[in-house]
Amino acid sequence: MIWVMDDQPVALPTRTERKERTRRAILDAALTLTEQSSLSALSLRHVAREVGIAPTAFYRHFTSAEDLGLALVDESFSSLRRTLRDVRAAQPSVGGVIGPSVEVLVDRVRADPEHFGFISRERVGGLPGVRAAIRHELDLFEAEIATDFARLPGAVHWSNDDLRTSANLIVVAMVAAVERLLQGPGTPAFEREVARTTATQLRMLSIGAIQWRSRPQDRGGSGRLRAADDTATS
Amino acid sequence: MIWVMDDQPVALPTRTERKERTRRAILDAALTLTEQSSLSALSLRHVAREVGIAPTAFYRHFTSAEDLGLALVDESFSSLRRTLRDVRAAQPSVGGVIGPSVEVLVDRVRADPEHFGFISRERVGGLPGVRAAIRHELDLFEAEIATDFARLPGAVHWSNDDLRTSANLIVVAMVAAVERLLQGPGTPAFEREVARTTATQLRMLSIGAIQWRSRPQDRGGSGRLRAADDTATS
DNA sequence: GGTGTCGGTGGACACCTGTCCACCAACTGT
DNA sequence: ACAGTTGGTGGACAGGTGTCCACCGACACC
Repeated sequence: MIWVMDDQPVALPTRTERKERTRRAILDAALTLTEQSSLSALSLRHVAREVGIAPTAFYRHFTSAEDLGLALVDESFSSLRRTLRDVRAAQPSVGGVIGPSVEVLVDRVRADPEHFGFISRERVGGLPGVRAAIRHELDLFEAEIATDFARLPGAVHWSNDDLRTSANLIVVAMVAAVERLLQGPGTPAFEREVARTTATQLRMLSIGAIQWRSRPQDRGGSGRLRAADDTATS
Repeated sequence: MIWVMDDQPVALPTRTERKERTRRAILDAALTLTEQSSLSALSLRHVAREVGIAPTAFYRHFTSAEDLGLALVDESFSSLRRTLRDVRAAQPSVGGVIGPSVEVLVDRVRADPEHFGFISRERVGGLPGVRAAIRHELDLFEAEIATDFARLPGAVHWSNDDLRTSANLIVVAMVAAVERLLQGPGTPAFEREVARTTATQLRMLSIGAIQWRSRPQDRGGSGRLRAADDTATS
C-alpha cells in the first residue's frame, strides 16, 4: 500500500495508525459490499480486492466474518444510542419526545444509510452471533424506553409487563420506519412522509397505552387474557 | 429416480404428476436449506443433491433462484391470507377480531415455521424481486385491514392516511410477532406469551387510533405536523 | 405403432471460495 | 544498533459454484 497526498508521498504515519486505517477500510468495504446481499454471503476476497490488500491480510484485523459483523453492529448503534439518549433526556414528557426522536432517527438514517441497512438486513437471517448482538442492542433500547415510561407521573401503578409490551411496539415501529426509509426513494418528501407517519403511529400508541393501563383489571400483569375482547369497538 | 411403496415398485404415476412431485421436492428442499441462510446464498447443487436429481434438472422446473423464491412467496402467503380473511369476515368488531387473528397467526406459524421463516428472512435483504413480492403481499394485507377499519360505524370521518397509518402498524406488529415466535423457543408457554403480548399491543393500538381519530383537528390528512407535541402526556 | 416431447443425466467448462504456508520488509522498543 | 514484532505478500491447496452441451429413455399423443 502506498500513502500519498496531493500526488506527493507524505511522512509515513505510525504503524498503529496505518493498521487502524486499513481496519477502517475493511469495515467500509464490507459495508458497501453487503449493501446488496448479506454478511454471510460476503466474500473475503472481494473485501480484500476492494481494500487493496491480499486476501490473507484480512486475518490480521478480524478472526472471521462474524467478528467483522460484530464490529459493524457496535459501530452502527453507538452513535444512534448516544443521540437518542440525549434527545430523551432533554424532554420530560412522552408526547414531547416523539417528534424529536423521530426526527433524529430520520436524520441518522439519511446521514448513514449503510450502517442502518446492514443492521436491518442482519437483524434477521444473518449469522447467529451478529443477530444476537443486534437483538441485544434493541432490547437495551426497549428497556430504556420502558424506564422512561416508568418515570412518568402515575406510572407506579403500571405493570412491568405492560411497560415492556408497549416499549417493544415502539421499538418495532421505529425499526419498521428505518426499513421503509431504506427501501423507499431517498427524497426529502418521502423522508418527511415517513417521519410524519411514524410520529402518528407512536402518538396513537402512547395514547392507547395510557388508556389501556388506566383500566384497573389490567394492573399486575397476571398474564390472563382479557375477558371482554371487544372493548375497543364503537 | 425410482418410485417405490412398501418396498414394492408401484404403478408409475403420470408424467405431469411426477413433474409436480419433483417440483414440490425442490420447493421443500429449498425451504429447509435456506433455514439457516438466505435464498441468495442457496446453492443450486445443494438443492439438487437434497432432492436427488442432477443439478441441471433444476432448470426444468425453475428458470432461476428468483423464480423459485417467488413460488415460495406465493405458497407462503396463500394459506395465511385465506385463513385470516375468514377470521376477519366472521367478526364484526375490531376488538373482537384481534384475539382470533393472533391465535390464527400463531397457529399457522407453529404449523409451518419454514415458510414464515423464509418470508421474514427474505423480506429484507434478499433478492430484489422476491423482496418486492413480499412487500406487495404485506401491502395487500394492510389495505384489507384499512378497509375493515373503514367499515366501522363512524369511520366515514377518518382520513385515508390515518386508516393506512394505523393498519400499517398493525401489520408491522404482526410481522414482529412472527419473528419473535421464530427466533424464540418453540414451547407452548412461549407461544402463549407472544400471543398475549401481541394481542395487548394490537388492543392498545386500536384504542389509541380511535381516540386519535376522534380529534377534529386531525381529520383530513393534510400532512401537517401536530402543533401540540405533548398531547399524550399526563 | 411410430414419433416427438420432455424430465433427467453426467461430464466438462471457467471461475470463485476460505485457509494454510513460508517469506518479506519495515516499524518498534530496548 | 540490533532483534523482534507485525502488517502484508503470493502461491498453492482442495474444494465449491452456475451453466452449457449432447445424450438418453420413457411417457404422450396421433
